[in-house]
This record gives sequence, C-alpha cells and structure tokens, in this order.
Amino acid sequence: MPITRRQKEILDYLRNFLDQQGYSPTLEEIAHHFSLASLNGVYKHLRALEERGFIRRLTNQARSIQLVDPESTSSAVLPLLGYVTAGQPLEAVVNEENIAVPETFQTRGTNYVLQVQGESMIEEHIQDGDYVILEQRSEAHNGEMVVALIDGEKATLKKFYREQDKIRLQPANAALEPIWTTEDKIQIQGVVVGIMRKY
Amino acid sequence: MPITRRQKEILDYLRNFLDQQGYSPTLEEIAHHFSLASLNGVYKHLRALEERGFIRRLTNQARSIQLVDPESTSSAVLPLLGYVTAGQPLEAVVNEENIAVPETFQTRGTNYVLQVQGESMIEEHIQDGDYVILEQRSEAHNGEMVVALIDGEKATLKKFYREQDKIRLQPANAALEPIWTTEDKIQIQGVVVGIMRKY
DNA sequence: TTGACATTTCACCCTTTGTTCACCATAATG
DNA sequence: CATTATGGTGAACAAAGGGTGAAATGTCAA
Repeated sequence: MPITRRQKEILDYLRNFLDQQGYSPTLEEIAHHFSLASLNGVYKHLRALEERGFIRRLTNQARSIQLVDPESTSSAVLPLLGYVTAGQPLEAVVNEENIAVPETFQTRGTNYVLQVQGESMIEEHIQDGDYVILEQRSEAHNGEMVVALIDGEKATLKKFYREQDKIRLQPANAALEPIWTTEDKIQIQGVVVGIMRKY
Repeated sequence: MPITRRQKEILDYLRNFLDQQGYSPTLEEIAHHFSLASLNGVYKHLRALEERGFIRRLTNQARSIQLVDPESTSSAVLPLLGYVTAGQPLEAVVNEENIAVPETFQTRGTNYVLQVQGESMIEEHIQDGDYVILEQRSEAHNGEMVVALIDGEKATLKKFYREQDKIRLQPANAALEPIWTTEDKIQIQGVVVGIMRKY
C-alpha cells in the first residue's frame, strides 16, 4: 500500500514513540510534535494510515494505536475464514485456509474471504458456494452488504440499513424476514467488496 | 513485455525514489527530474508502464505508484478480451487489457476473461458488469455456459443444449427466447469456468 | 456520578496532485 | 504513404490531502 510523505512522517514518529515508550501517543501528543493546531488533522492521518493497513486502532480507546507488521499485508493471498450462512446464522469459524484473490479486488484496509452457504442473498445474485471478498470494517453505509456478528456470537451476511434508531439487516430473498436490531447489539465484521464463483 | 528506453529511464527513477524515500514521487517531481514542462508527458509514461505491468497506481491518489514485484503472481494475468452482450448479441472486441485471476480458477488449456453486458444470464446469477472466466474450447456439454460465435460474427453468452440435430442456445432469463441453430452455424469460443464481481 | 482525558465528528478552508482535453512532432510500421 | 505508437506542450478541472476550530461523545478512575 502506498503512502504519502506526510503520512510516512507520522508513521515514523509512531514507530519511534512506541519503540521508546512502549505505548502509543495520544492525538494531542502527535499534534504537538508536528505543531498542528487541530486534532482533526492528526485524526485524519491516523485514519489514512489505518485504511492503508499500516496501523490498527480500537475505537474510542486511548493510546490504542498498534503497528501492523508489513509481512501480513500486500499479498494477493487472503485468509479464507470459513463459512457464512445467510439463511441460518452460524458462527464464523476461524480456519487456517487461504485463497488467492486478484489484487484488483483488494481495497484499503484488511481483506478476507468467506464462503457463502445458503440462498439468503440470492436476489443479489450471490448463490450457495460463492466466495465473498470482504473489507474489514466496523461501520457500514446504507445498502452495503455486510457480515455482522449478532449478540457477539452469530455471523450473518445481510444488507445493512440504518432506520431511525434501529438497524435492519435485510436478506436478499423474499422468503426470508429482515432482522431488526440496534446498534449496540451487533458488530459489523466487514463489507462485501467482491464475489468469486467457480463452476 | 517490451519497454522503451524512455520508459526504462522513468522506471529506474521510480525504483530509486521509492527505495530511498519509502514513498513514491508526485508527477510534478518526476517532471522536474526529467526537465519536462508538462505533467501529461509524465502521466502517459506512467500509464504505459502500468499497461505493461511494471507499476500499479490508485486513481486520484497522491504518491500512489507501486512497483509490481515480478515474483508475486499467485494469481495469473489473463487477457480481458472485451464485452459479451447477452441480451443483444454483439461482436466480441479484441482489447489489449489484462486482468488478474486466481490460479484456482484456471483450468487445463487457455483461459480468458470477458465482461458481461446485460441481464440475459440473470437466472444463473450472473449480472451486468460481472467478469466471466472462460476456458477456450470448441465443444461443450449439455447445460454448460458457453460463449458462441453465431454466423461467424456475433458473440453471445448462453447455455448450451444439443437436441437431436439442432442446437439450442438458452438464455437464463424468462424474458428472452432461446436461439435455435445447427452445429455448422456456430462456433463455441469457450466455456464459463468462473465469475468475479466487484462492488 | 462526576470530571478529566481522549477520541470522534461536523463544518469549513486552501493546496497539492492526478486526470483529461486539444494539439503537435517524430520515429516506426505495414 | 497513410497509420499508429511514442514523446511532448499547455491549460483547465476534479479529487484527494492536509489543516483549523469547536462541539459532541466515550472511557475510566477517583
């Protein structure tokens, strides 16, 4: 993943700080080091670095910046993490398989692959056995297809819609009912960025 | 892939810059180094290098030139030969584009890729814009999806059925009629072995 | 529960960079 | 000799990068 000069400066600083202190700096400390007046400037750099896969962060957690080791990126081989059953929610198994994916399918951030079981996304022309390529993300926009963890244990592939203060997880299959839930009961695991099918 | 002298000069400069700085130069920096007055000159060289597979870039992103490691071809590069219109048969254009495809998709023989236009295979869950991976073959079995050349000039994507002494080319779309023809009027160009879709 | 400390978001801003268009020259090619 | 690829100029444009300032939200420990 490419990087701009400014981003590299920030990354080098993070690397240094983590190395010396053992914990990551706060946004304010980074801003001060680069003489920036606004934290949002820092924030955007961090998000850019995260999208490009150089660092990882926990949301709303102080000093939670971690470096991502360069080995695990930039490969066309993505982890195949298991099955996602669209009809009947099923636990996402962590396998140790890999699958090759064209580089053009890879997006900013971390990508992985799941194999679809069932017909719940059939109206989106995703059928049983298809491989879906996902971008690891914790948030989604309306209409995106996501893998979401419900009640912390069941993974399901659905279309995501935010409606007022509720979330609708909509299967693309007239025979199946949407799941209504709230923001705090689900965790978005990733957003579908591509599919592959073998005959 | 062949390369011109000028292109090699540019490539060497890129290699050097990336090696030393850790990020890629901007078009302006390249132009300055070669004393070029217009960015478009640089731009065209970059595109030439990209087409030849030496570098890769992200559109509209600063400093996003990456060298392509000639080793890392776990996914092979297949020729993208153009469009195949399923609804209205259209001539298969011979483009000079390429697209990476995972090795697992490759079968014995020659493979190539076409991009689907139209909805004629929608009931097989192949939708407009999908890439179909084909195995070059001149014969097909019943029920296989094929790209066939009709009357030597029109390529179309259909399901193949031999019925007595006739051939039925069946779209997977209730709104469309099958094409009835005979063995000597068509040429099978290839059989679909996979699809890929980008969102 | 209440602060203090951090992160995240919103509404703006200007600058840098990549992309495209029109047009030109020259060498290579069938 | 016409055509096509390469190499270029110059200007206009759109998108991404980089920033400011303030307000909102989250987390954690006293």
